[in-house]
Amino acid sequence: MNVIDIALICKALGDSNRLQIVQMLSDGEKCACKLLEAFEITQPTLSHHMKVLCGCGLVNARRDGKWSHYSLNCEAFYAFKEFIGKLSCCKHNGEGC
Amino acid sequence: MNVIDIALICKALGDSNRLQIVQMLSDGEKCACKLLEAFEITQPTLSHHMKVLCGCGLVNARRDGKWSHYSLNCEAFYAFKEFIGKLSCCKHNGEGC
DNA sequence: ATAATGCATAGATGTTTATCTATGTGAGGT
DNA sequence: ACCTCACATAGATAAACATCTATGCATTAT
Repeated sequence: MNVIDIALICKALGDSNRLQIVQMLSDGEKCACKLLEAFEITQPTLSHHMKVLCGCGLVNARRDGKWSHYSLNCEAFYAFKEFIGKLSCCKHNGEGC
Repeated sequence: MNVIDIALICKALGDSNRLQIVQMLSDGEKCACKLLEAFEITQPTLSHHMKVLCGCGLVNARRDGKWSHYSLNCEAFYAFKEFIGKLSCCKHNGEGC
């Protein structure tokens, strides 16, 4: 997972709707219809956002009959967390900041 | 720091140039001229990127004579890290994923 | 078979963004 | 005073983006 992949994930999270979707998925798999209820957007707009989230690898889609279920992709999610976690703002001054 | 603020930070990090700038700043304060050397972009473009990074609060600017020095803003940076850290992908299945 | 439901795709539109060239500004050096 | 250097700002442009309406396409229910 290189810098460009991580940047793609960040870009996907750079929309407050999508960030909140990820927050909801952090609580477990959700149906598209359930997600739609939580936002003041149309169904095609949600569909677009989910495509962006899946496109960067952060979210998995699972089709079950008429329903689409979305969940976080653990592998991508932890790679992202690890990248962010490795960054620091304190290396240059020893004090606790 | 609410969801919209975090989304702004994510959006700022959603460009691979800016993400790499933050990576460099993670190693300590850097002069604009030093950053410019590391990328194949013009000086105004770098200036724009720094404005975006400062605009979301993630980066501090310090003017010293002719030179501009940039560093990570610890407070914003840790708020961001904490937000991301609180997200999980495993709450729904007990197994280690 | 037909209708309804859940979602994706297509196409349109206005806004934002990344990048450039050209120019302004302020600080230091001669 | 004048020039140079480091950087910011202005303006232009092409690409990307968020959102909508309209429509298509499965799957389920009647």
